Amino acid sequence: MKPPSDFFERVYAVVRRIPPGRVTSYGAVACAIGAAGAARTVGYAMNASQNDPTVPAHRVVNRVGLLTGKFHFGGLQAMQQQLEEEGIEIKNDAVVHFQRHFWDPMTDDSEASAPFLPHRK
DNA sequence: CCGGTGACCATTA
DNA sequence: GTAATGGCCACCG
Repeated sequence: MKPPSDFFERVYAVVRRIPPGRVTSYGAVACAIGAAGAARTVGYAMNASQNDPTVPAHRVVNRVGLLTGKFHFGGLQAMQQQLEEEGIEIKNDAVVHFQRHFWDPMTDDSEASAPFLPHRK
C-alpha cells in the first residue's frame, strides 16, 4: 500500500469529521489543516480519496456550493444523489441554502446553527 | 531539478 | 449581476 502523504491524510481527517447533512468548502478544509491557500491541493487530495470510502468527498463542495467535483465521481448524479440522501437539496448541480448546510471544521458547530457566513464584510 | 496539471479562491473589468 | 485573469499550493512524470 502506498500511504498517502501527510498532507492528504490531514485532509481526509477533516473531511471525515464532516457530520451528515452538512457540507464544507475546500478553502475551509485547507485552512483547518493549516494549508490556507492550498484549496486546490485539497481537491487534488479528494481525487485520491476516492480510493478511501471513509472520506465523504460528496460532502465537500466549492465556496459557491457548486458540485464541481461531480465530474470526477463515478456517476455525475452520484454526488448529487448522496447529498440529497443526506437531506440536502440540490438545484442545477448546486447546493440550495449552502450557507445553512455549511459546516466549518474549526467552528465544529454540529449542534449549534451556523449563521457564520464566509462572506467578507 | 523543472514543467505541467488541478474537485480552488480572490480580485478586477 | 456575470466573465475573465492571476496566484497559490501540492503531487506526478
